[in-house]
Amino acid sequence: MNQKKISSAVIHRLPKYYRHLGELVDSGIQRISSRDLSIRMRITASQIRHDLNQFGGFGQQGYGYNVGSLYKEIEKILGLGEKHNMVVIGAGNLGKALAHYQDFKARGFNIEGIFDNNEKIIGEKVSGLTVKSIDELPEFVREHHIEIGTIAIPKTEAKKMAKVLVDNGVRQIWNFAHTDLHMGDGVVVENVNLTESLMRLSFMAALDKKQ
Amino acid sequence: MNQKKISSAVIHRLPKYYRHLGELVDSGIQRISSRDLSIRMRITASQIRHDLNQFGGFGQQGYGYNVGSLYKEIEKILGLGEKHNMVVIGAGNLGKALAHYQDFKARGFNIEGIFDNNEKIIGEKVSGLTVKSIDELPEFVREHHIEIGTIAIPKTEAKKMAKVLVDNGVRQIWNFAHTDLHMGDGVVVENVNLTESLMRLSFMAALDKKQ
DNA sequence: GTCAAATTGTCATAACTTTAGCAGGAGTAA
DNA sequence: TTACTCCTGCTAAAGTTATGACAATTTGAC
Repeated sequence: MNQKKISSAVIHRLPKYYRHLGELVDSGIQRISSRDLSIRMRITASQIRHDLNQFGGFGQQGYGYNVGSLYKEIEKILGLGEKHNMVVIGAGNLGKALAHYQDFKARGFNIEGIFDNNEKIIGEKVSGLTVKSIDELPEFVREHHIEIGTIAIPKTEAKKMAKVLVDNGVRQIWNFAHTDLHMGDGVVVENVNLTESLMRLSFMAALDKKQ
Repeated sequence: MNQKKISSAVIHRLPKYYRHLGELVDSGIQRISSRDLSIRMRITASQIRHDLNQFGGFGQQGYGYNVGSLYKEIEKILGLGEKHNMVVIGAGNLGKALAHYQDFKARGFNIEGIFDNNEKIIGEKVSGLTVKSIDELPEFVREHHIEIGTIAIPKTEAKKMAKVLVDNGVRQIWNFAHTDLHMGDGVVVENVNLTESLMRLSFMAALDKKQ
């Protein structure tokens, strides 16, 4: 347990490092200094070195960082080395949009099933998947080794469905419902609230106008 | 300019205060103390008092906060008092899902138009709107007093379209493309990157397993 | 092979954010 | 009216995160 605590600020930056390094890999660049990366990412070089050091000394004095191997290291750190099976709960517009998203698959996140409780939607095809009844969810989750449950339903049902997922072994909840889910220990939750995001934008604009 | 700088941590919590107060209003509760709200929101009472105080002394000693008036105050602070016109750039799955979202309208965010550059999609109906060609965007933005531009297209086109929006007077960009947009002064940007969100979830799960 | 330039990892410090504590005003009950 | 409790706004302390500085090491030019 020599794992330091990783701050949420660092957790937010990690995928950004990964994204920028991926772009560098794609453009054939093989080495980069914290300074050059800092210009690219618009954060300080000091912060980059500090952040990366929490996971290991990936750089070399006088040289910088090897883009390819740093990319691979961050991939490992983010848990992207293996495939992850997901389900989507809710086949409304958002659920369908998520199921269609090709980017997730490219990163190893496979959507294995999509579920809804609306009789009218059950049976529809969404991006190669057939919308299944919520009744089938518990068995499906266990049999398909689902790791991630995506909640794309109204908040009234969200807590209940999250519980069903967790009771059947899911340990990662990606929550789009307008309520903060707090599951027990050993379950991680990432809340995405689009309305709140839009309000933040509105607030920043209101603040900006004043100044 | 007696406006203090508002930290991004507070900006993140503001919509949550608004959401919880809305729920309290709906359930007919008329007063609440920072302590009771803290239990509900799972943050400290001290933080709530500290946060709210940056905008004004809304509470009353010995009484607490009046739910209805605090709700209204935060509504004003968030800039939700007036209607805001939006456009959505990109009528793919995500763009369509955003256009369908009823929640935004309920908060005063009206989607006035949706645009795409794909001939096959132009002319389709999405939630009462007809998908228009990107060519019509500049004029549309100016004529409909669009305040918010939503970017729901691949990153290759994102920067260009954001520029078109800003050149035509849009001052708020809600960006779903996988690139951080940095527009000039006077333009506020809220980046929403779903792939990064999913990676954070994956990372937290990987960390959780280790400990 | 030598030496200047480049660049990391780490430590100290500065900046920022959260939490705790409390004076004092307001509510409440008798 | 009084006495007691509640609860805010404020300030200070603690905790956290970001930045700056530099010794140590490697690179790369000549």
